Amino acid sequence: MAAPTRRIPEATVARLPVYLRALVEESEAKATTISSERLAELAGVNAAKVRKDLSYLGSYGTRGVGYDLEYLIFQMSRELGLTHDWPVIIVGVGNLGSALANYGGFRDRGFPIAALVDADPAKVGEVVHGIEVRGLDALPGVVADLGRVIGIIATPAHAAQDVADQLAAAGVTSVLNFAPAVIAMPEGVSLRKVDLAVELQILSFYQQRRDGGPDPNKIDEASRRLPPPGTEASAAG
Amino acid sequence: MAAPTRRIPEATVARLPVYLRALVEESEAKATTISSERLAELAGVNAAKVRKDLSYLGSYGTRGVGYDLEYLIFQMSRELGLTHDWPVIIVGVGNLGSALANYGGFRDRGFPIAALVDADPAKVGEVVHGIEVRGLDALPGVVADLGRVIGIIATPAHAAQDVADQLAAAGVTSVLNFAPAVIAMPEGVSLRKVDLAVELQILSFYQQRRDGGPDPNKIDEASRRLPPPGTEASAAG
DNA sequence: GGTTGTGAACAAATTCACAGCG
DNA sequence: CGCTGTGAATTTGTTCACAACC
Repeated sequence: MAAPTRRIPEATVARLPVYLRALVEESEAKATTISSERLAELAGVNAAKVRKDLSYLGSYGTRGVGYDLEYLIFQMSRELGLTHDWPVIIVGVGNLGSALANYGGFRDRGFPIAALVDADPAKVGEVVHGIEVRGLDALPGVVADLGRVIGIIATPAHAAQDVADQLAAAGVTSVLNFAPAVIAMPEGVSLRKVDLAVELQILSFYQQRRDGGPDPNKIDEASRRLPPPGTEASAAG
Repeated sequence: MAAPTRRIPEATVARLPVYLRALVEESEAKATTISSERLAELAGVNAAKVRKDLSYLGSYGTRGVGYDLEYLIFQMSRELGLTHDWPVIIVGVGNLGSALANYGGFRDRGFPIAALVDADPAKVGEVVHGIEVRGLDALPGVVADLGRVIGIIATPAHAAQDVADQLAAAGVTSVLNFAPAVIAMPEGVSLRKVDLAVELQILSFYQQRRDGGPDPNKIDEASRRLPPPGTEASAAG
């Protein structure tokens, strides 16, 4: 019946958008074909990985020549579901939310901001990026109007799970979470997260390693102040 | 001589900040110990992974009891290099850059915005988030003043590599790139990237899969319009 | 009894290396 | 001859399952 849906590894899926961007750039630079080696260079990976990744999409290359740029761009866009725009709803119009609303990078890549929602009555009615902020209760109606959308959570951490639940209830099945909180979603909803502070903390780890690692002197000093596990711990009570 | 520096897997390092956040929350909720099971729940992973990850830091738990919260928080902070603040320099004070500057989440987690830099002379002198924007040429001096810093690239894609080079030249060895571009850095510089549009494109892929995958009809239709590889391709000349 | 810490089994992802084809 | 496509080898990451220990 249906074609035997190829199973594309997650790691590969995460790289496809990067390849696509590189392909489009190369195409704008008037090239018509591209080798795995060149694409690897543009995408910051190695050529074997490029070939393996592209092979999951199908055999779209030509041995001895490379990949036809236009053709590969089209196939990849189709595979990624980028042949049409995806409206985006941003929930939480604080610092980060309004910044994201104003950030042009979304619309440019086919993700127009279609609605802004905030729980704070004081924010409802405000106009950000030319869009009037609506209350949380408007979610179901907005989603019904727009159809397939992507929800962005840009609230404070404590509100994130509640917003996530409401997005799910309204029928949103793709969510990007910027709140610094782990949230749960029902089966069938894709969830990705971007945690800005976490990225900095990861950098901190490696920076510190280069600086000589955690200072061992501090271990001893600290062990004297903090109860190592197994020692009597609770004091208040 | 030096302690046999444990090698902590990358995947584990990326989860440590999430654990740490959960631990701090639990600690604020007045708990004194935590089990791997509970931590797993808060961090959105499974308990075996938590135990394996924590074991790379050392044997800080107590069998039959769990982990002492304060002690684990301290050890983890130390390992991550979070026992002191890391000043952050944001390069590129456009939409995204100024949003990041205003986003409180950085300072709160120990990453105060210490300087703003922009190549555009029109922006230099502007005050954003209480900080005066300086020219790109101020980088070396600023870095020298601040010592170990984290550089954030929030420029348009076309400027990203040049900015990266200037950060490296100024001695910055930890960089977070928000520009939608792949950039190269010399050995010894940690680079992480956050590409907002890429995240949306990944969500688009999975959404489309749920909607039934790429429409096979479109393949045929398209194949007639676009030259499959191997066919005569160049037309203009 | 309860929970950690960890070898061993398993799974995913990456890289190698070369046959196959244009 | 050049470059893709892909099995096989390797490395990295995850999960299992249980001995060790409090």
